[in-house]
Amino acid sequence: MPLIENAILIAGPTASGKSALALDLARREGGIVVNADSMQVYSVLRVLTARPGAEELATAPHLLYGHVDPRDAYSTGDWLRDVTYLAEEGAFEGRRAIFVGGTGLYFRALLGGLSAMPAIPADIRAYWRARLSEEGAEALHRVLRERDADAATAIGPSDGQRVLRALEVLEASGRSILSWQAEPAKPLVDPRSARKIVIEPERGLLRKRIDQRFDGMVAGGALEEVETLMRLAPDPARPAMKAIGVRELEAFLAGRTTLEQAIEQAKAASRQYAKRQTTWFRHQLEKGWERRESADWAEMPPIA
RNA sequence: GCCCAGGUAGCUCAGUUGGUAGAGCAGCGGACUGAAAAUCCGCGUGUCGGUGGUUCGAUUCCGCCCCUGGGCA
Repeated sequence: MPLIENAILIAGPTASGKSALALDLARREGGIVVNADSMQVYSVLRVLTARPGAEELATAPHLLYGHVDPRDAYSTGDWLRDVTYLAEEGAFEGRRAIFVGGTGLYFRALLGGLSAMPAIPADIRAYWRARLSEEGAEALHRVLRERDADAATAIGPSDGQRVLRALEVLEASGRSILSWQAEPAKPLVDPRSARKIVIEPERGLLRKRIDQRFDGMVAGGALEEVETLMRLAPDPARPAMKAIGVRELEAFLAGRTTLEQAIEQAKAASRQYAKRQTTWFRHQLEKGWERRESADWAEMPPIA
């Protein structure tokens, strides 16, 4: 497996200005921008996920943006596989890879790898998902306690998603998820040669930016985008349907709320998301990340 | 001007037969190895409009004042 050298990693909460910084760096460095955001991968959600538009795409090469059908479920593992494939194909040869996004787990996967758990067969996945929605997290946690007591201890009884994952992995592989997670994994990006930057704007400023940006999204076609997504009629449990703004604007389109309320709720959801991201970056990122309040390139020390 | 109703957390409201108050939402802190914009855990942040009075004690009872709705002039 190739190891990507001299990469630039830019993490930051939603609306922190990280995409503009990545674009600026790509232009100056002759770099290639790689998406590290779990929602910007979906094809229809261009406006609502603030995915780079035609102008940005014409300025510098961008990879892994909008390449997934919203009817499909895409995962961290899929993403890491896509990046690995690009590296194997030589996509980064002679060009600096610039990873930008708000998904902390993607950066962790990039720098530390993911344990090699097997793919879960579709029938096993569907079986446990159905049980989770019918019986609830606590019931499944009791099942997990019988089959994998250690995993049950490590996972909260109401954390449906992790209980589900533990059961799936156990059934598909015959081994505890804990034993898989304990296996060492190989990084895809060389942590020593990488420049790692987290943008952490002051909370009040971020709030202002989130508000302005969401208003811009609505003015820029977000409602039409949600209509398109609904027309594709994917299952509401699909990841793409969980993008901030989809549920809220759909409630307005269906006549359940006013546009004003829908917008306010979407902004609040964005704030809450930004807070979760900030917490993640604060505690989960390994040492060696530069923390900056602004994504303004002019204030940035030069790239080595 | 008069008559009602109401002023309690950032917002919408509940409540205290007098012992300084609690829900939802918002907010804040935290967890995080394959759906992570996900999933989950924890935390009330308050001159109870103001001011006098009654009382051991007033956010609660009484007076006056201020503010916001609605009604009648």
